[in-house]
Amino acid sequence: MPAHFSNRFMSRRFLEGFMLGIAVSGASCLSALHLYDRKRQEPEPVKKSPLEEFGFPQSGAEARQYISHALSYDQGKKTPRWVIEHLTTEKTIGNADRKHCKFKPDPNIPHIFSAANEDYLRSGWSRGHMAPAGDTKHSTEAMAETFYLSNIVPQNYENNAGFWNRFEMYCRDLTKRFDDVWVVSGPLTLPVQHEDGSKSVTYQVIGKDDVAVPSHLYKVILAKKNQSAEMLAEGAFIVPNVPISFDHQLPEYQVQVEKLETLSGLIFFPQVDRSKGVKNLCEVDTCRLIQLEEFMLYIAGRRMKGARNLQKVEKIMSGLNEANIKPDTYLLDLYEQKKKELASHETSAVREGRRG
DNA sequence: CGGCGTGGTGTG
DNA sequence: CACACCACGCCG
Repeated sequence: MPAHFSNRFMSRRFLEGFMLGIAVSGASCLSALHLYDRKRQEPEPVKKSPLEEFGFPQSGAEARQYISHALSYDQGKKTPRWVIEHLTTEKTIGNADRKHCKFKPDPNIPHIFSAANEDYLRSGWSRGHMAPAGDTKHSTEAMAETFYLSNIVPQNYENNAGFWNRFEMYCRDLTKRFDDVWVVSGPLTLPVQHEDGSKSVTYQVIGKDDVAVPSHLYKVILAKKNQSAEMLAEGAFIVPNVPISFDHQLPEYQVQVEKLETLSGLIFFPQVDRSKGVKNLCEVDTCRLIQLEEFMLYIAGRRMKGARNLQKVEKIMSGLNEANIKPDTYLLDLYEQKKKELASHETSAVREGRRG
């Protein structure tokens, strides 16, 4: 009898398998052996080569899922590499308030790979959302998640409050004309060409965690109409991370999706069949960002809603006047409404003997 | 909408 | 003591 046979035959595991086979099924010795064989297959020890004894490095490129967005995090740059969100009109409506939110490290990111608020503060760069907070008005939890630093990149202040802000407004506006809108956003660190023709990638890093400052930001928009014949429209945009004034418009920054894919190393919307007539977003829609005057009126409207005394209300109106901007009917409506509201508060405060 | 800051108050 | 929180202020 060969040694290996006797070892297997007399092993404790075999006897257990044998007895179990008899007891449970009352089956023959043959089926008991079969049962034993099936059990033996899985724990068969896999011998690891010295090369893989402690495993191979992991890319960290897996996607993380949140309530209203998903992202892939770049552990080296301490920023997201892409963030995707699905937009509808309903999601942009609600009472979630960014004033109750705080930027903080994403609890799901290992500490050593995470950025910190201190990295950004007084760095000269603002904390720019990729998935915008304004896209999650429907849920305070979803909005809180957009304030995780895993969704944030160092962004030029004026760019963030200006061009990028207008861009995000346009994305939200798209939901009025399309049934579904998907937006992928992220940072880029693009090469620059030197005078001698050579190219290199250099980027600033900020804070003790060396958070990478992107040279550009991108967005890829996919918009779908469901009416009768389904219609898909797509647009890709690369925006330099510098101040961009109001006389610049979105089409200036449009690029072929393939171009952005080459630069970013990503494939966007891989399930979309582009040979099946996907439209150019800027040909089937406006790609028009709001102008300075509209922007100022919008800001005035937001401030008007939040005003807590008549002095603030008047200051908003005089500010517009100084800028030579005539209030539209919407703002005038808000103005009258606010004056009434504050007047009644004032009288009730006096009546109750309070003062303010 | 997008950011930046302050001071006062409550908690372990 | 540090901190979280909030109410409030500023800007584009």
